[in-house]
Amino acid sequence: MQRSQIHRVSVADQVASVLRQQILTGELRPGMPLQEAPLATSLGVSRNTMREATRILSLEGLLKRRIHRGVAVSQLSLKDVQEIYHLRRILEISAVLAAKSGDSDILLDLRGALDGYERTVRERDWVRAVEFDLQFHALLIRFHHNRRLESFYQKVIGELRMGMVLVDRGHDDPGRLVPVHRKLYQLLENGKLRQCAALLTQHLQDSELRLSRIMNGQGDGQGT
Amino acid sequence: MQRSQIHRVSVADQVASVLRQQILTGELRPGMPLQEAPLATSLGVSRNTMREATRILSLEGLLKRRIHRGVAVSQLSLKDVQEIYHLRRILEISAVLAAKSGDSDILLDLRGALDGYERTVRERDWVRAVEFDLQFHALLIRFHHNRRLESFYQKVIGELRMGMVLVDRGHDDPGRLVPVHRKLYQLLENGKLRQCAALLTQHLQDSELRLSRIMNGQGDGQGT
DNA sequence: TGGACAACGATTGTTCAACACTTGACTTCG
DNA sequence: CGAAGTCAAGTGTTGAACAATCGTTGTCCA
Repeated sequence: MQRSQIHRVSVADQVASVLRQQILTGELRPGMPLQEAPLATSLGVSRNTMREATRILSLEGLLKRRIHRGVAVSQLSLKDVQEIYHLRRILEISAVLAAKSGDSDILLDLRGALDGYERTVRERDWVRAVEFDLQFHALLIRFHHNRRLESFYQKVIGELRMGMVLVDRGHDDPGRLVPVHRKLYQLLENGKLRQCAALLTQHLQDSELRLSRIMNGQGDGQGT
Repeated sequence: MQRSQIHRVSVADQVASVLRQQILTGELRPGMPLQEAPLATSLGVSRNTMREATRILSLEGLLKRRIHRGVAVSQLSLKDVQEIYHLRRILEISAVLAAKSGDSDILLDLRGALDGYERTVRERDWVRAVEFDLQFHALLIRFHHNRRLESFYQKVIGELRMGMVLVDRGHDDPGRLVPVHRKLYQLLENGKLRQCAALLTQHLQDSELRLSRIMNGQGDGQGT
């Protein structure tokens, strides 16, 4: 068993992981305030440990800490969405353009994510489908071969996913984007990087527009 | 007085700032292990608060935490330097290319950093000169108009500066780079973005090569 | 009636002391 | 000489306490 690995991380890290999961899945809604004492006891840890956990998550951007006013789940504003998509365009497009013929391993993983995407869409498993969608894009970043950039991208995507939680409650069909991703993959496979980058640009533009529209519709985007 | 501002940040944050400064100035050398209890008492805070501070810095990448073995000041490897300069090339070059005519305020700040750079070099104040040098590059990132990207860049530069601490002990002349920066500024001012990007590319390449050579010379680069 | 202001409860920020557990070094014994 | 056992030092975690602050409630006065 992997207990040695599990037990190797501190309790504070485990607590942070639990909360991170709950935030990213929308179980803890954006804007929701978290009280230290109740949360700590409910998870069976001390208040100090819980404070370390919230410290981690606030540095990751998932929680917002206001001194003497506690922490609350971060809330994405429209400006945040613009900023994040701007980042995605910079990072993903340059990643695609940096793809080399020696990156066949990444291509293989992309293929895997694409297959998973198509399969979960067929099975109407929207939650996991979104997961595969985001994984596909995260894999693109690997063309940069830069660990710091990958973890930064993951952090940014985490924030975005938190914002998308409000959205994907059957708001629109995630499967709609399968053909785009397949085309992106094929262009990459054939080394048509500039075409791929162009398609990716448009895809990201569309996604941003869609998300912005939805956020404009339900609940004003005032946060962060 | 700004006491209201100073007092508005938690003690843990203040402790983190103090340690961050000491790390960035080389007062705490890379690889140096830090013990919680002595450090806490020496700064007049409790162990818990010190733990929160080290948690902050370890998430920033300045400290390395190994479970049950405490924290130590991070150490840059040659691979880290490559990764960081790769990042700088991606981020700074695209920033320069994204400069608009409406960014005259940034241009003004760049001018200020450049002036400070030249002045401190004339005064042989190497420490502050390096500071202005890095500030100049950080200002370039502002052309992206993206706060997340700016803070990420700051974090990366922080890591780099930690590695440069070992170097700048009179190892070579920081003033050597003044003309390059001046040229970069002039090209930006005149809207010759592609030329500026080209010069910047070469400048970063040179810097990386120089730092790599020095790190190869003194002390093997095994870290992170 | 309405608004300034003081008292209060609740919650966070910080400290302190204790204990469990891990690690690395030292000792002991085969 | 090497392996197992022992031990001190240090980290991880807990629980309780106190100080500082915020939001609210209630009071008083114009």
